[in-house]
Amino acid sequence: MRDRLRQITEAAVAAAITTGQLAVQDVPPVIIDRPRDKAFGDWSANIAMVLAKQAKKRPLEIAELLAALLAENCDIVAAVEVAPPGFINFRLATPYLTDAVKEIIRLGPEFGKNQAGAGERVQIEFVSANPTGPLHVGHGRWAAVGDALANVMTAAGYKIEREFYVNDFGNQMALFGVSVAARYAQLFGIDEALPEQGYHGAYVTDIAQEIADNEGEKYLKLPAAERHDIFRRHAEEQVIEHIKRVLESFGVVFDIWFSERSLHEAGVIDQVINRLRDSGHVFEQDGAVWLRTTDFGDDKDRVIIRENGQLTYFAADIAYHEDKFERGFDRVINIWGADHHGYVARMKAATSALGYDPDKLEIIIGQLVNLFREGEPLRMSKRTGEMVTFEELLAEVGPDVARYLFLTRSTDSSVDFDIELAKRQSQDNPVYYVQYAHARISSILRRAAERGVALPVAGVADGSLLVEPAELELIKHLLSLRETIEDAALLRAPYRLTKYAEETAAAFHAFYVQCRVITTDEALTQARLTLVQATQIVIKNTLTLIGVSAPERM
RNA sequence: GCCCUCGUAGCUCAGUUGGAUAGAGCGACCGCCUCCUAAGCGGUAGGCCACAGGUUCGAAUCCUGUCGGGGGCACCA
Repeated sequence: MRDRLRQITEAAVAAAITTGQLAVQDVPPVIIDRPRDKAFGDWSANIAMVLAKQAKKRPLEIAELLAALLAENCDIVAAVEVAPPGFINFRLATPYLTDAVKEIIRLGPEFGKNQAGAGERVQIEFVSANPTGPLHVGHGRWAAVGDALANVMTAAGYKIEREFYVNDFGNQMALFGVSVAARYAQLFGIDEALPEQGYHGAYVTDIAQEIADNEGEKYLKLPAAERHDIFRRHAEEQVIEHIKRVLESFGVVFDIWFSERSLHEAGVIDQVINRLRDSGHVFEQDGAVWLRTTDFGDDKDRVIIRENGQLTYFAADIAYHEDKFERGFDRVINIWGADHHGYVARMKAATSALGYDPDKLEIIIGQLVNLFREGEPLRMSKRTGEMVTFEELLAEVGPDVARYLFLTRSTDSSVDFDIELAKRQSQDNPVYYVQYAHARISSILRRAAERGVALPVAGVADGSLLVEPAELELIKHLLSLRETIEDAALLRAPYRLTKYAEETAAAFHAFYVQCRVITTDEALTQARLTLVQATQIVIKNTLTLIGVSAPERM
C-alpha cells in the first residue's frame, strides 16, 4: 500500500520534471506517512514542501500540480486532496479496501510478509547469559526481544540466525567450579569454605547435591585442582541444560550455541591478535598488550593481554566477532543489557581495527526490568542469590504474559513488571485484550458453524456490502500489518508489534459492538464473516511474531 | 569529572531520516448487555512535550547549555 503510493507519487514528480512544470535537480526520496488526523485521509505526502525551496515555487502550488497528475492514473485512491501548508492527502478507494480483505484470506499466514530486508544475512546474538547461574528476569526480556526481532526480520525478508554466546572460560567459571566443590564437601560434613568471591546461591548446593546423589563421595579423594575442574565441567553442563530448557519453555530456540572456550582451544585468539599486530593497531605498555581503540573513537585504549599473560574477555570477544564476520553475515546484531553499554565503543573500535565496517555491527542496548509485587519493588541481590529467577517468573505468570509485557516498551526504556498485575486477568493487562479479540472471533466462527452458516469461500463474498465506518476502519488496520512488519524490522523495534496488535484488537472490538456478524441477511453475513476471518488471520500472524499464543476460547 | 540513555496527561508509555489542532492504555467521572464472549464499547475531564537559547517556512523531534532519574567509566566477565 505505502509502496504503491510512494511509487505513483515518485512517478508524478518525475512527470512534472520532464514536462518542465517543476525545476528540480535532486529529488529527495518520497515519504508517505500517516496524517495526524484521520479527517485528512489515510496517507499523506509532504514532498511538495520539501521541494518548495529548490523549485522556487510555493508548496501549495507544487502540491496542486502533483495532485492533478496523481488523480489521473490511480485506481486505489478515491481522492487526492491538497491541504495547507502543502500536504498531499490520499483517501483510499473503498473497492480497493474490500478487495484487499480477500487478499488477506488468500495469503493467510503469509499475509504481511515482505522483502524489505532484501535477503540480507543477519545474525542476532542475544541472552548470552554466563553459565554460572540461573537466568534472571532481564535475560527473559532479551530472549523475548531477540526472538521477536528475529521473527519480524525473517518476515521482512532477512535471513536470520539466532546465536547464544556461552562464556564458558575464565575466572568466573573457575570460581563457580570451586564453589560447587565446596558445597559438595560440606554435604559430607567437611568444612570447606566458599571462596570470598564465590557463588553463594542455593542453586550451587542443589548442583552439588545432585552430584553427591548420583556419584557419591568418590570425588572427595581427588586433588583439589582436578576436583575443581570436574565440578566446573559438571556444573556448567547442568546450568546450560537448565538455561536451554527454560528458554525452550519460553518458546526461544537458538540455532547456534557458541562456546568461548572453543576460541581459546583453537588458538584463534592469538591469531587475531597477531593480525591486529601486523596491521599496527597493537602496542605494549606496562607489561601488557593493548589494542589502540582510540584510533577508532574509543575513550581509552584497551588491554587484550594482561601483565600476567592471560587474555582478557575483550580479546576473546574480538576473536568471536572476527569469527562472526568470517562466517559471512552481512550484518551482526548484539542485544546487550544497559550494564554493558560502556562496552559498545570498544567493540565497534575493534570491528574497525579488524577491517570491517563498524556499522555492520549493531548493538541494541536494552534497559533493565524492575520487578514489583503489588506496587512494592522486589530487591535483587546477585551476591546472596536472593532474587526472582526468570524460571520462577515464568512459573507465576506464564510465557504469554511474560513475552507480551517484555515487548510493550521500546528497548530504550526500562520495563516495570508487576507480578501480581501481570497475573491478574483484567483490563490492566493488554495481552488478554488482544487474545480476547482472537477468542471472540473464534467464537463467532464456531457459532456460524453451529447454525449451519457456510463459511465464505475466499473471493465469493460481496465486499461492497462492507460500508460501515467501523468496517472500513478495521480493514485499514488489517492492511497496515505489512507496513508494521517493515517498520518493526527496519527500525529493529519489535515492540511496535504489540502496539499494532492492540490497535487492531481495538478496531475489531469496535466493529464487533457496532456490526452484528451473523444475521438473517445472508449476503451481509458472508461479507462480514470474510472480514472476521481476515481479522483472525492478522491477529494470529501478529501474535505469532510476538511469540504469544492465539487462543480459540478464553 | 567524562560518556551513554531517558525526561511528553494523575500513573505507565507511543510519537524515528523535522510537518497539520499533541496520542494510547490505565486511573477518575458519566453512560451501554432481551442480542455472535461486558476480559468488551461509547463519552467527559486531564498538557508550559523538564528548563533556557539556537538552526528554519515549520521543532516533542536537530544543535548547545542547565537541571533531574537510570546506567557505564578494570590488566572482572
